[in-house]
Parts: sequence; C-alpha cells; structure tokens
Amino acid sequence: MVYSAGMEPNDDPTRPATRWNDAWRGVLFASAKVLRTAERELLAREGFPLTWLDVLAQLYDAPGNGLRMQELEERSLFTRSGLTRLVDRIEAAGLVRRESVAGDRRGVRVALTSEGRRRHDEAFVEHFRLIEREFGRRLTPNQQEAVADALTGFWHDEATAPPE
Amino acid sequence: MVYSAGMEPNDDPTRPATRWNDAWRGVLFASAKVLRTAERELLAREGFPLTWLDVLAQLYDAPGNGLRMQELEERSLFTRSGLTRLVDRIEAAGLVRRESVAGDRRGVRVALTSEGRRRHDEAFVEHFRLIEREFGRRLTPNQQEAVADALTGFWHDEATAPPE
DNA sequence: TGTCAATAATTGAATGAGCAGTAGTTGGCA
DNA sequence: TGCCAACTACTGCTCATTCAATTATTGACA
Repeated sequence: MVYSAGMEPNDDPTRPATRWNDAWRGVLFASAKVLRTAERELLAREGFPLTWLDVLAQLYDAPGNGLRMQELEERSLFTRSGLTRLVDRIEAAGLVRRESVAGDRRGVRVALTSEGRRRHDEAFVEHFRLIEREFGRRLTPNQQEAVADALTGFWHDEATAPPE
Repeated sequence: MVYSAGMEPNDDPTRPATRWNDAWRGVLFASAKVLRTAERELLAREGFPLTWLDVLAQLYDAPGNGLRMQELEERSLFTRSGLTRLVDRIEAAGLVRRESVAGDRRGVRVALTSEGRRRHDEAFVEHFRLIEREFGRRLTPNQQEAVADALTGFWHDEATAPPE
C-alpha cells in the first residue's frame, strides 16, 4: 500500500517523465495486484493469510525446519514484536511450536509441526500455481529473464536500506 | 508483509525452479524495500506517511484538484471505509477539504487545499528523488526499459484481479 | 406520486502491525 | 567473583485497516 499516483508524460515539474518511472510503476502495480489476489485466494482456500505462509515457508527452508525468532526476523519483513504475535497465532493454530534453545535460555526456536509441514506443502503448491498464473504467464520468457536480471540486486545485497 | 520465502534451485517438489521465479522475487523485494525506505524518509521529512502522498498526488492529478470518494477509491488500493478515515486524517491536518457535490447530495468531493497543494509539491519532489536514487539508479537504461516493457500490463489493464 | 432497490459515504467492532519500554539471560572484564 | 552493558524475546499502547452494518439520497417504475 503504496504510492500509485499517476505520472502522465507532461510538462508538470512535479511529474517529470523518466525512463525508470514506468519501470517503478510496473513493479509497484505488479506486486500489489498479484499479492492482493494471492492473499484473497490463500485465505479462501487455506484459511490463513500470506504472512503465515511466509513464516511457514521460511521454516520449511531452514535446516531442521526451525529458526530462532531473530533469524525469522532477518528473513521476513517483520519487526520483532510483530513476529512475536504472528508466531503466537500460528502456534495457537498448531502449525508451529516454540522450543527452547540448548545453551541459551534467552532464545526461542520456532519449528514446524508435522501439521504445519503438511499445511505448508499443500498451501505452497497452490500459491506457486497462482503466482505462475497471475505473474509468470503474463511475461514472455525473455521478459522473465530481463526482469529477473534487472532486479536481482534487490534481494541479493543486504546493503539496501539498513535502518539509518 | 508479504511472502518473501527462499526458493533455492533444488529438487524439492514444493520449490520448483522456474524462469519467472526470480523475476517475481525481484519485483517483490524491490517494491518492499524501496517502499519501506520511502515511507521512513517521507515520515521523517514531511511528517506524513505514503498513504497521504498517494491521496494528495491523486487529487493533484485530477481535474480541478479534486475527486469524489468513489473515484479516489478506484485510483488507490484502499477500501472505501479505509479511505473515509484516511481522508479524515488528511482533512484534519488541513491538506484536503470535503465539499458537497452539486446535484448529488450523497456525494462528497475531496479537494486539495492550497496548503495541501504546497505540501504535495514539496513532498513529491523529494519522493521522486528518493525513488530515483533507490530504484532508478540501480538499473541501467536498458534494464529500465525492459522492466517497464515487461510490466506495463499490470497497470494498463483493468482486467487484473477483479474481486471475483 | 409513492415505493423501493441501488448507490454514496460513514460508522462500529475486530484484527493486525509498529514503537517504546520491560524482564530475563549472557558474556566480558575489573 | 561481581558488575554491567548487550542481547533475546515479549508486552502495553496506539494507530491504521478491513468487514459488515447503517444512514442518507437517488432514480426508476407502477
């Protein structure tokens, strides 16, 4: 949610027409629209929102299907306090479990339960199809490659936007 | 916010490696990271969030610097009720004004005040520079063109994701 | 003209997210 | 050994957003 204002090519000094302008608008709209659809469908099909799938998928990808809160925070776009309560809800639904960390009593390890694993697999497959349908198929192979190539920098470098 | 899970190229059936995969991830991360930075800076500099700038810019671009709530809803990614309260806040800050619509007493027209216009101009210029710095400059001219070309469909057709 | 479904916008209740502050734990160093 | 700053995670408060219900108005049609 999101700046989506019009930037028509004209002479307005507050609306300069640049090359990257349309690229940015495309990125903004593509992510907003696809995510909105994905959110709606996931909620309808699985009964939980995208934020849950994000957490489940992070855990799934982690060694031993578990991560500490801190690690989860780094990998998601959440703040710590947001994550605490998000994990609360997912745990209450039985899809993850909090475990203590050997050797550090401050820490908490969040791990997928077998039910969480099952729901993840199920949800992810459908989610994947949806992204393919709503995003992938709307691009030619060349376009897919070009976009991937142009934007890899945004998820590769950690140097982007460190708070201050 | 948002699904950002890892999809490493491997043999996992729930993590098929496809061409559009990296493109989608790029779109997702680019918008999330740039928006996060933009939000922070705008708030620090102007004292209002991106949602306000979005509304101000829509009004600025509209004929007579005003729009009805309904039109604003179509142009933004908000629900009607969300907009009502968003406009409440912006109005309380004196940047927009609610006016009655001639010939339809149900309707409300939201218009920029002169202060709103001033704040818009000021904020937008800086916002524009920020997007250029955080997004535009990270792409070569060819990449800018390729991304713009690949993604225009997402803001041109209205056919995308109509609620059912 | 009177009725009533459709439309414009707002409001109430509930949910989700962030910031700032807190409690418990750890590790280094005097 | 004892102290203290740093770290991990959680909690209180507040704000922003949505869904569903509500109010006011309109326009079409009998």
